[in-house]
Amino acid sequence: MNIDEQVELLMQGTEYGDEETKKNMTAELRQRLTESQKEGRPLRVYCGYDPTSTDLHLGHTISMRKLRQFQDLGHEVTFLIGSYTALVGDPSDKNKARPVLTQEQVASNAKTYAEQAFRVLDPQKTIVRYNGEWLSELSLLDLIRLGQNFTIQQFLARENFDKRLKSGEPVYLHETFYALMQGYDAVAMKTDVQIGGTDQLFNIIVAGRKLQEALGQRPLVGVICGILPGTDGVQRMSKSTGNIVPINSGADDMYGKLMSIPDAAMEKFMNLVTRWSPKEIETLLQELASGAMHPRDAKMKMSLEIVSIFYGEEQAQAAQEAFIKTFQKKEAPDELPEYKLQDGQTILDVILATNLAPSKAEARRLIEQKGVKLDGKTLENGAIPFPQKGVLQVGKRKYIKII
RNA sequence: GGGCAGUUACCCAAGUGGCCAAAGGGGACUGACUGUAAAUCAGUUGUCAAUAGACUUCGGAGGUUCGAAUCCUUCACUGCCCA
Repeated sequence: MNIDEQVELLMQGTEYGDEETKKNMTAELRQRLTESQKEGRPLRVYCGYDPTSTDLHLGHTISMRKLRQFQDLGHEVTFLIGSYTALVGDPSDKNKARPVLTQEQVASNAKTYAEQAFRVLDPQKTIVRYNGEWLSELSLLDLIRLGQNFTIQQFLARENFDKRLKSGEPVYLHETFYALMQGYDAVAMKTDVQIGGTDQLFNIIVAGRKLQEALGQRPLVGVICGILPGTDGVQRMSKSTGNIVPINSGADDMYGKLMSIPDAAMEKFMNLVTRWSPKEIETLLQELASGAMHPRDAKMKMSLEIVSIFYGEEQAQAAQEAFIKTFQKKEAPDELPEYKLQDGQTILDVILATNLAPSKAEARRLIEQKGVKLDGKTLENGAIPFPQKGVLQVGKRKYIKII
């Protein structure tokens, strides 16, 4: 791959919110790649992850995909675990205080995090580090010195602080430290390239670069990945919004969730999570626009590709077939969770016991709304004893086999 | 530290003594239509109970009252202004 192609690939799916910044970063990246090639020195690339939760979803993997691209081009990739920053809580995407994690929680979260990350990254070529390594060494004086490089105004101008300020929500002093800590990570690792989402723009482009410069290093290149929308296609994918595509919930589930995203969001998913090149995506989008390809088929292709990344070709194929059977031919899936019927249970009892509804009132409502079927027959009354064994369907996508 | 305002269900937000399980919007869920898409239409959205109804909920605790989300006291939290 020549430098131009490399730049195109690495800048795929990036978003800077500002053309000028994008141009500058692109130019700097090209510069670095050229130098790296000439000197035979791989670039030091990193992305940080705060191990605040254990369930990774597709949104988390965007930056990992990007790391992988650098990895494949022979650069040195560090998977940085924000063991220390996790204690502060990034103000970038939250409006509620995060619980303080214990050392044990951080350690165990970090472990599952890394496991899931290695479905995308090459474990052989990945360096794993913890930022507690250097952040815990900083003294108060050090922190103050770091703070001398920034003005309050710079922070106030930052969109998410500004927004909270205007709407009367609290902005805590410690939240400003987060950017300093992250910036210091870049310094401590003598970073050439840092990867992050658009919510990290400030931390990376402002904090990281500035601190490196102040401490006599060459400022890093920020590769800012676009934000992946959730299954609703609009809002950012996040656990609290409830629109995530989890990585660990199985190939069938992932395939199904991907098929349910709105068409309009497909392009983002292609750009951000598939292994496809910019050219391949371009071609596909053109076929889509010209009507040569049905949007559903494009989405199936995309879902197959994404599931393959995490579960391999074979399982992805199986997931696709299961999907066709269940949803396009409307047959019950082959493999279902099973539930053993107990004596004297009513239909309502069974729905509740199998967690298909959170309460009896909810179960009753679903029945009234004709959302409950047994072997394809709509059930009308939930209070009667469960009629016979069979496949119970609640809503569009919840099935369970009653034995 | 002083003054003022606020805290309502998943979120935003109305409600200022009984007609309040609490308007409206968003979200979510169900059904119709579809491509498990979007858009649209109809409905549901505290818990328990077959129904009648009962119980729990308007930041926490206590009080006034036949009756409190609404009034009083106190505690906690947040914002604004002043220092």
